[in-house]
Amino acid sequence: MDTGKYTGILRENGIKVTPQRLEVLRFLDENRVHPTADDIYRTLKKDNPSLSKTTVYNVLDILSKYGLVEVLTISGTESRYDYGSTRHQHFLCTSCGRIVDIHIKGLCMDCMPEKGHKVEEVHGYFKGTCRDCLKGIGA
Amino acid sequence: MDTGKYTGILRENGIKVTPQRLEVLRFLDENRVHPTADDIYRTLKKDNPSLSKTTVYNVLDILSKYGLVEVLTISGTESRYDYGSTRHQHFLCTSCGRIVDIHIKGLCMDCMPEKGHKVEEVHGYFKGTCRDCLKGIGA
DNA sequence: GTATTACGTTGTAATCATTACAGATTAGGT
DNA sequence: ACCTAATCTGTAATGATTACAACGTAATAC
Repeated sequence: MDTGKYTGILRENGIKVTPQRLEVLRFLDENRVHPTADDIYRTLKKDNPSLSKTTVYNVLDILSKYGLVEVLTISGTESRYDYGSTRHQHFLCTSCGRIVDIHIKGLCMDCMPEKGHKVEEVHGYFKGTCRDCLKGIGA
Repeated sequence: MDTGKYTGILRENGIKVTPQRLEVLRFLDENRVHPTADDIYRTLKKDNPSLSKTTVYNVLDILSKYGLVEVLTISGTESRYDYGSTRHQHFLCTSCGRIVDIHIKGLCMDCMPEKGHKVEEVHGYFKGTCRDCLKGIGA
């Protein structure tokens, strides 16, 4: 497994490198399904039984502070985490619960008409029923 | 106090009229500050000490199901409620916690490029530091 | 090379918003 | 003025997240 990639990312941001941080970062990079903190915890705990959920929250917290992961609040009941911060939006299917990436133009840091506010994050959240659920394929 | 307005709104939507529903609806109409359920509860309890927080949640739930109020999940820690569903977006100041209305064009039900999904809600959430906090006026 | 110090991790115990539930009450039609 | 289903209330549970204190680790100073 190539942990070098993630070691470099952490170092470049001046974040101390630890196995837990590497694992969370790798997991998010390799599982682009907007997992919850608990999803991450349960999966990583398999290979590292001593992992604490508090650590997962701590790691997610620092990674998001440095912009390495994006926190999604689309579901309203729990936070979801997205690797990186490539500019894209999200669609939540209220039937199956999946979150789909949406690529929409015209929603950016500079598109806010009200002047004087300093914009640091932009989130476009769409909700409805996804293609698969409409066809009866989804959950 | 003109409860007639809100009675009409509820009746038009086939929602049974109760004092609690009228009060919540009126409060949201008259206080466009995106309050939390607890804000609503604490304020309305002053004039109606027997009000239950569960009722506030129930009322907000039915009002949002009928599109009479919009649920905002911008803060990530608690839901906030907005009267009506006039098409506008929201800016959360991470310094003072206020949510400011934003009027941006080009973010609508029909602007989603991915085809086949049925879009029922669109939320544009911006985060950063508001004008007042930048000037040192805010909290 | 060891002591010191700062930072990370862990596990448990709180917190806080929200939901579940059961019993009392009420709205709206008859 | 009933009757019945829907609503309201209060308390107890849930579930995500945070607080905190003890322990581990790694770098630095002596």
